[in-house]
Amino acid sequence: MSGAVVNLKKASSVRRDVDLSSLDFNNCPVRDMMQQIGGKWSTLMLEALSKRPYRFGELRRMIPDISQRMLTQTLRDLQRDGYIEREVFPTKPPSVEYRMTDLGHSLYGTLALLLNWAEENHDLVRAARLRFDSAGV
Amino acid sequence: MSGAVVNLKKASSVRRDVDLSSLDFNNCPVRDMMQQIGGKWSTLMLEALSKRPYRFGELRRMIPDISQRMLTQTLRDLQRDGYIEREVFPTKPPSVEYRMTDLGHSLYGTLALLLNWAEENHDLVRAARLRFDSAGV
DNA sequence: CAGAATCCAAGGCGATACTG
DNA sequence: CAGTATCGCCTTGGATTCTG
Repeated sequence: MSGAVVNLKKASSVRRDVDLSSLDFNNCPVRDMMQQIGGKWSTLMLEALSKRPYRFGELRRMIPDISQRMLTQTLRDLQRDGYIEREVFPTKPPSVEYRMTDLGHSLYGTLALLLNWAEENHDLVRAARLRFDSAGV
Repeated sequence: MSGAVVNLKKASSVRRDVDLSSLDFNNCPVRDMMQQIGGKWSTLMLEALSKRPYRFGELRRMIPDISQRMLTQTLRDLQRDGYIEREVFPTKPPSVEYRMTDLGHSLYGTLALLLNWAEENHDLVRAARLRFDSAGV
């Protein structure tokens, strides 16, 4: 995927179909990230943690609809990719704090632009859907 | 999701937990878009069609790994949201061309920034994963 | 050529119960 | 408090076959 732009440009100039099969789709950086970010709760977590660190329970209360299973898993995945980090305080009972890393803030800086776009253009998208669905009758 | 920023800011200033449950997560503009864009083939389609229009068969040949079922479905979904439009030429046999709309170009302008981020930071993410996975032993 | 229909496998996600 | 373990549903996506 990462080289698709270049390949497509070349192809259109020589007016011939492109072979994107040379790209390793399974190791595609773009899909690699998008599939993670596209998860049901990922952006919400990133949005929250971009403001300040939160503890597990705080996040849980902030987002009542999330199951604790998905909260744990989403946090793990984001931590694995280096977007957030986990700090355990050996209190009794223990408390755990999640905070966004520099890499996470870097990502969110760009991601936020897309989120803003979604909010600003939501009406246009909804309108397009209504048109499409009613025309489909 | 759309009001999370504001709510979180308020909450941190008054130092109290936020109730995000008032937000309609099922009608969240951000998730609405991200779930679509996060699909396995969506960004690839948008990237291709951001260059120039393509016909169904051209896209099919450009991306050999995609099943025709998913090609159809991805194009339908993108069309439904108003990002691309479909034009049928009544030739024999018929041919169908897909082209990006203004809304689609608008989206892709912002989305491309995120895709670039993914490519530029892929190594950092991969490194983070290796660290996480090896530490997990 | 550009699909529609059907069937099937894998994974995402939720609900519940249990633990250090 | 902050998880883990299990189960099961539902959605996503792939393979195959059929059509205008």
